[in-house]
Amino acid sequence: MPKSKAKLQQETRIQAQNRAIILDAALEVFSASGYRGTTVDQIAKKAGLSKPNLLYYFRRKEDIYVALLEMTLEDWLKPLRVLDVEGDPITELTRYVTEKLDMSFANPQASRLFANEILHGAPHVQKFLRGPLRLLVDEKTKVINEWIARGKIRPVNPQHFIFAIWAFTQHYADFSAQVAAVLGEEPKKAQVQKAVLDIILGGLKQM
Amino acid sequence: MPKSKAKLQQETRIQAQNRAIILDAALEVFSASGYRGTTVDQIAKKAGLSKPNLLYYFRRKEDIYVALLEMTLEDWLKPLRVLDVEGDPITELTRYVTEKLDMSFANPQASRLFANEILHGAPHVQKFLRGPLRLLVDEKTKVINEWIARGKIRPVNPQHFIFAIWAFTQHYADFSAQVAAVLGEEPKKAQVQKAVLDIILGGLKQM
DNA sequence: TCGGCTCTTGACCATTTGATCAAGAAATAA
DNA sequence: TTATTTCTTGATCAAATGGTCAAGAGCCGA
Repeated sequence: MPKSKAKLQQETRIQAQNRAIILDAALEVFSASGYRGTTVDQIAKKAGLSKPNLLYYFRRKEDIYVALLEMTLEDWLKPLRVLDVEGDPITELTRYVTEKLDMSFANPQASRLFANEILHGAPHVQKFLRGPLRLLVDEKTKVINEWIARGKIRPVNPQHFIFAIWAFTQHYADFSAQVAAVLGEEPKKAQVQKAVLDIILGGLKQM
Repeated sequence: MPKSKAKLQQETRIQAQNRAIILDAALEVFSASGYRGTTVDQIAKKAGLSKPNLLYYFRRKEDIYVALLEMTLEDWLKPLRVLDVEGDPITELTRYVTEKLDMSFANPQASRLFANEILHGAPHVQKFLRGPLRLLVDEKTKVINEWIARGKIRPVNPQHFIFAIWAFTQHYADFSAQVAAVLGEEPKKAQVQKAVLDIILGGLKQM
């Protein structure tokens, strides 16, 4: 029997540090140039490592990309998860929209990375979309329908209402080049927040 | 003096036909894979031409991409142009939203091409965004403000309201992979149209 | 301090890819 | 028909790019 050392290799200090540096650099480049538009050299340079050294930590370019995507997916679900049927709809949805918008402003690169992946047919995240995401949306669809049944908000199609929130809030990250060009300046978060909440929640009040 | 033939070369029948074939093929590939993800060979193969032959019609890969973008921009402005201050706001906006949504369903590839360009910082369309698009938005901002002043709709931020329309309607083309995964099936246009109009225009009615 | 493991890198490789060119085939105008 | 222009392509190129490798440098526990 071979001496099964089973080293289960726990991560070294240097490894943890360099992997973090690489992921940081890679997010910047991937989100700006897309997967195919990004070269390993660019990431290595931005990370301050040689290319072979970078490939010592992530054996393939795709591994970096997938690692980044997976980190993003986790955060993606979080704010929607806490939508509570027993809470006040406007309060609950205000919190959700505000959080999504905060994410767009705080980390537009992650939003663009994800957007780019979906735009190209979501080859790496099909499982996520058809699994956890769909389940969560189904669940929250029921929450919204319950609010409607209780007469707390005007009837809307819950799934498409969720799409509206996603589309509108992420617009400020994904299409920021267009937003800035049309407005003539970088939008101010407080102002955007007010406008977005007003537009998206304005139609929910019972008449 | 040189015999200045000044041939001003008008387009041949074969040229017109092949350029059209190339642009068709290129839209398909560029919208699916992005600029960097697309190879000239892929376009040539899809167009049924040899690579050197393709490059006889468009000397550089980038020329094809730019030609496609420019064709798209034209169509982009059209539906917004006709928003008429003298018309009924709900009627006018219903028409606009419906037309945008129709475009998303009829030609999602063009929408994705444009989305991809913006997502990557709009390197080729800065002039368009800061020029004609911004001017048009400014103009239509005034239209919406006038409707508000006349008490015909509830006050909303007009610029961000326009962003909401763009984001929401284009969502069904740009993020169709996500929409289909979450719904579990391809969405039906009529149903989407109803939901989108209801959600986006629902908040405009005066209380 | 020593031995083994981790980390780093210059050199290198195979493939992909945008683009060119010369020469022949096809269309077109005279 | 013939001369000229337009169209087509196999062969080829240089650069870019993802990835490998062997050898050396550095770190760390015993």
